[in-house]
Amino acid sequence: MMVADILVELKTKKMDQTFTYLIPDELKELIKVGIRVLVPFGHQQLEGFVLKIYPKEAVDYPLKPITSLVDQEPILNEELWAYIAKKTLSNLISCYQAMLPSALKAKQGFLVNKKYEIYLELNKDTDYQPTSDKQKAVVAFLKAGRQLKKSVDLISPSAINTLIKKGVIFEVKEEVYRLNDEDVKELSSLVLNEEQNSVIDKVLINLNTFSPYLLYGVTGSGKTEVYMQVITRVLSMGKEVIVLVPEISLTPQLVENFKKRFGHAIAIIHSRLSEGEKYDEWRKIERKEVAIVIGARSAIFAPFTNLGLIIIDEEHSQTYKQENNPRYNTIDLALWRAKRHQIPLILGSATPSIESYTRAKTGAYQLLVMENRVNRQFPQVFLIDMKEEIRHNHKILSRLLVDKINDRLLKKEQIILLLNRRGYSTVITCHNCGYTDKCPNCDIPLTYHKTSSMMRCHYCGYGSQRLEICPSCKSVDINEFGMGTQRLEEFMHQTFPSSRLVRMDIDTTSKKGGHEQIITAFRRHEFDILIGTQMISKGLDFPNVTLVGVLNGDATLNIPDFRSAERTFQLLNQVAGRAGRGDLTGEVIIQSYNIDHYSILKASTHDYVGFYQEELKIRQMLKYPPYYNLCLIKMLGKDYDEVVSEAKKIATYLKEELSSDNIILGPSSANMPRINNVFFLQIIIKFKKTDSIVKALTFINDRYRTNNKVSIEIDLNPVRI
DNA sequence: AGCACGCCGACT
DNA sequence: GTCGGCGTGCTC
Repeated sequence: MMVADILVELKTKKMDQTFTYLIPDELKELIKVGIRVLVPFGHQQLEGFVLKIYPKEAVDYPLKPITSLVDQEPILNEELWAYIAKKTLSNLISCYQAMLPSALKAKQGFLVNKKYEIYLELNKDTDYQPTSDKQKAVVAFLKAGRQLKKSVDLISPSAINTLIKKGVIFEVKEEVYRLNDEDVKELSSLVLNEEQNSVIDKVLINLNTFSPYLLYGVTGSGKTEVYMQVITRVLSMGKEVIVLVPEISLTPQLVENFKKRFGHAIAIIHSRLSEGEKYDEWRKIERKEVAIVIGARSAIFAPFTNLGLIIIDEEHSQTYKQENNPRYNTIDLALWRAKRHQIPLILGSATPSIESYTRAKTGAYQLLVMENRVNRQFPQVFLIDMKEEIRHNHKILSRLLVDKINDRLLKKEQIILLLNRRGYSTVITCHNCGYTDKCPNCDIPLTYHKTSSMMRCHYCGYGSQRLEICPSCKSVDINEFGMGTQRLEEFMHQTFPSSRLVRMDIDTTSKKGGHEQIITAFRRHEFDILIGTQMISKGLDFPNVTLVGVLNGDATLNIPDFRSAERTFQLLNQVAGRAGRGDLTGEVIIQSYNIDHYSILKASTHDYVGFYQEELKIRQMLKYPPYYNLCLIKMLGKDYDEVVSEAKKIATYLKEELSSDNIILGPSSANMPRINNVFFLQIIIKFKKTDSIVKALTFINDRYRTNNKVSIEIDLNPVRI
């Protein structure tokens, strides 16, 4: 007799254990590790996941038998979910669920997701003579050997039903997919430059070994073409490819290019697909009907069995980190799968994350460099000191930017204006000189807390009085200054009354297809000026745009996060890459209160390596990644005092348990100290060795699993604090 | 998550 | 004397 360990689908944190069930004789041959089953659990029938099969002798307590199977074949063939659980300290069930498209997750216990088309076929063993014209038509049609869908409404269902009843024809059900791409394969014969060829060659020699690469290629250096060349080779070996992009709706061009090159061998997975569509794309992968998957984060779970290559484009993007449980980092998982399949992983970016570039420098990744733009020049970048402009009463647009806008409007060329969301509303900035109050310990902007009227550091808890006079310029004009895109749009209308403006931000794109509509309209030159937030900076090609203005180049520096300089550099670099992608050369104007900051200076000279070196010094000085790892522990509960006292207990425990080379900060109030009457506190740990930390964290995790007043969330290596 | 078991207040 | 409040704990 055999038994099986089953991971039961219970939606509670408290459960993270398996239960053992008897395998009944009739299921003996069908049960496999990795399939889902139905089991009796208490008074209910629940879905579970088979983890292990072994002889009954090992168990000495009474067992219930497995009720039935949900799948015929294993649904997840890799133990990646166990790795996720280990890496993120989350429970097994949530990890295993994270890997499935939600349509496959346990609902009422049955699957309703396949879509069928019903075809009619002729039964050759009958000699029934059709009685009506309609019936005759149907039979004749089928006798001619043509395919007939039941859903065609030219034929009345009653005629068909009669024929079925008489046994003349029968129904054949066939699974169909909701999304079906027309084959747009079109082989382009592109001539590659030397850099591209050299990069491709380096990857091609290692197709059968675990080999992670960081492809650092400036914007416009032709990374997509490199990807496609390598993919072509991998496909020719009969292997499969996963391509990850930050957010598919922001990279329509990459998707288009892939469709053109590879036709319909591609499955595309993204968040805007319906559940049914996602399920179908998943099925295409399972059934080996596609060999390439393009998708956001979760596409790393694509159930390929003969994987040959993984590509992560824009590897520095924050979207690769899942922000709720399990808080996995897609790059970690990609490394795991690449290692398991002994294949290359290409991480591509024009602005690699500090961590990734460090790994490339230290040899963990092989560094591939593409420094030249294909057929074009870098745009010229002008840095404008807004402190100076304000003295001339130009608060929003600098004089140079106004001139250039007028010039482009005359020439019928297009303009993009980027307005970073001005600071966090709670960050206090001097209106006059741009000074922001920072924590002396963490170099992070202090956050204003209205309730206590205090400035606080969210990392270490440092507090000080709200500034009344700017220590830098003695101005009293210190405020939660903010100008949104909406106000800018108004201002632009007044200043350039004859120009056609369009605004793109969360408000204007939330409507159905708003995003694509605005982009298409702008590309067709229905508008002269596009005003938008960060979302316009990503992967869009507008040949006629020759001027990009960044209104608050330093705004993202004020976000209280140690990565704010890195983000600022990435954003500005990306934006600068927007100008002059066509035949016309572009110009970029960056306005800032803070033109001396290295992230802005280095972005203006397109100097990634220079930025990297500056940033690295600061990371080392202040003990941030890559020198130290970070862990964020959030404690939350409805009873504030309770949360505070538990948070203190946790901090004390950590200080006692961990050696002194670990730095424990807090508890301090979280970025959002209260959401929906739930209070949040946080502790940050800076550490070097993961093992002892994981041990302590696991202990805390287990302990609070049963505490229903205070719960904790652990984020190892958070991307945002 | 359900659902039982269990030990304290207001009711036919 | 009971009915029922939801706190605690178990489910192979």
